[in-house]
Amino acid sequence: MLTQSISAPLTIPKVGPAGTSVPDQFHGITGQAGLVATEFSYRKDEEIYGEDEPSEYVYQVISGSVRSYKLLSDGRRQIGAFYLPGDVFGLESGSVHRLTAEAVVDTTVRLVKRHSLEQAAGITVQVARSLWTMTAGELRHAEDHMLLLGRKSAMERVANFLLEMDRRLAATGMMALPMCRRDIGDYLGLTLETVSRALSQLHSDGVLGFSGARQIVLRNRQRLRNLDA
Amino acid sequence: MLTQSISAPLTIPKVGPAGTSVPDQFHGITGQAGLVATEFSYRKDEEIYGEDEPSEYVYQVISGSVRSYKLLSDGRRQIGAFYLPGDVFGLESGSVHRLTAEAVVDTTVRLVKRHSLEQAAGITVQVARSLWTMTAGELRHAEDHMLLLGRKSAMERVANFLLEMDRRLAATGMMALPMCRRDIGDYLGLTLETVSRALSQLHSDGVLGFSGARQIVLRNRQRLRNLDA
DNA sequence: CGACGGATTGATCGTGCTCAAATCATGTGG
DNA sequence: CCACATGATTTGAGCACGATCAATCCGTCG
Repeated sequence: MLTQSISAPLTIPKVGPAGTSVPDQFHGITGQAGLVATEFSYRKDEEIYGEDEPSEYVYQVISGSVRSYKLLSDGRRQIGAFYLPGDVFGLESGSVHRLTAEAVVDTTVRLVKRHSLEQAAGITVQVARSLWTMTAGELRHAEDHMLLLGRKSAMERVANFLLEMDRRLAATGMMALPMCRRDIGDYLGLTLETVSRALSQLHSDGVLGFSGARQIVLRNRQRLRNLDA
Repeated sequence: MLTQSISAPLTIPKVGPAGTSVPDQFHGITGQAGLVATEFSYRKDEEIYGEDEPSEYVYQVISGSVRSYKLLSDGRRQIGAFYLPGDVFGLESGSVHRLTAEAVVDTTVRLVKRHSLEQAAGITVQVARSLWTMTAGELRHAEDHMLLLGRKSAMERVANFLLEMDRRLAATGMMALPMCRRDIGDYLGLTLETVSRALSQLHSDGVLGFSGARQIVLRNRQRLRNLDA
């Protein structure tokens, strides 16, 4: 559902994809070249784009959150990243999307035509640099995540996840996770039961507190850091 | 050991990092702007650059091969990629290397100053585009590898590895792997014993033949593809 | 030929998965 | 406002895959 069509100057939270502190990436682009940005909303679980679909737009999360994943033919799923408010996603150097993106909860995004970005990159060096820097930020996250998936234990993965989310969406001590246990498991390469057991143990160890399964308070970040290899 | 210092036009194999078929990336850069390329050689297991070191050069493998990895404090290692002749590595958008690179065997590389590339990118749009495209190619490989590490079985991982190496270094049916079983394990998130057992099973199933542990002939690529989810 | 590092193979162990049931949270309609 | 339905989460029991520990085996290079 289309809601607006503006090119207003953007002032958006400042955390990059995966917590990369690239100071407001979208602004570095759209603000730059007076590009037309549009807002669009997706309902929970709605697909934003599919794997191998032509990449037509670049997106920024305004509210809600997005999961980006690959599927095997038998349904096994690997989530590559979660995108939270302020994060840019869907940027491709090639012509198609290499993962599927879905709204985790009801989500509003800002989007610009990919073609207009590339055009701007042909003119302004800063835009070209921004595109590269954003892709490099995603690569950094992927490299860290390969280490997690290939070599870390279940508890180390969950501790790492909590610290990542704490860094990226901690409002006032309280963390409101938008995603379910299955999403977390598919992000960490674990089953939802293993995620749940790890969280339960951290709870009984006093490392974190719950108020509802997705409202989490970290009570001992240092212990969590020690648990994350 | 420094061996030459030239800026000769490069004509090098055409497979990108991780098999991305970006038609000779280094040439698209050095050939472009008349940059000075230097050759350098490393002995087996010699470090080329370390994690968190300032990124001063961009490299292309001429002969040999390179592993790029992250370490945990207790020695667990995750290899993110192997670089084979023709592949470009060590390109960073930020100021430091995020993984360590080592020669797997005696290896010769061509290198150019990172700074001179960035300078060229400020002038030529094609160079800027090349830098982005190369980083995006690495990202694609990392995304595929996250799926492998997070969700595939040991046999699926090994089958995938064999097909990747077949694609990237198959001369005439015979594949000469430069790396040991431990390196393969650290790339696939497995132990060296599990890799060895999977290869032995593929051998007794007639999917592949050995002539020495690292000389492998694929006898049934289709079966291998079926084994790779 | 001998020595050494790499690879294979075997036996056992343990982490995380699977299958299953109980509990909790959330929203809906009476 | 409460009863219920539904989906998410937790918890339990048993199992399996891949890890670990250990003993050969093999190939390569002196």
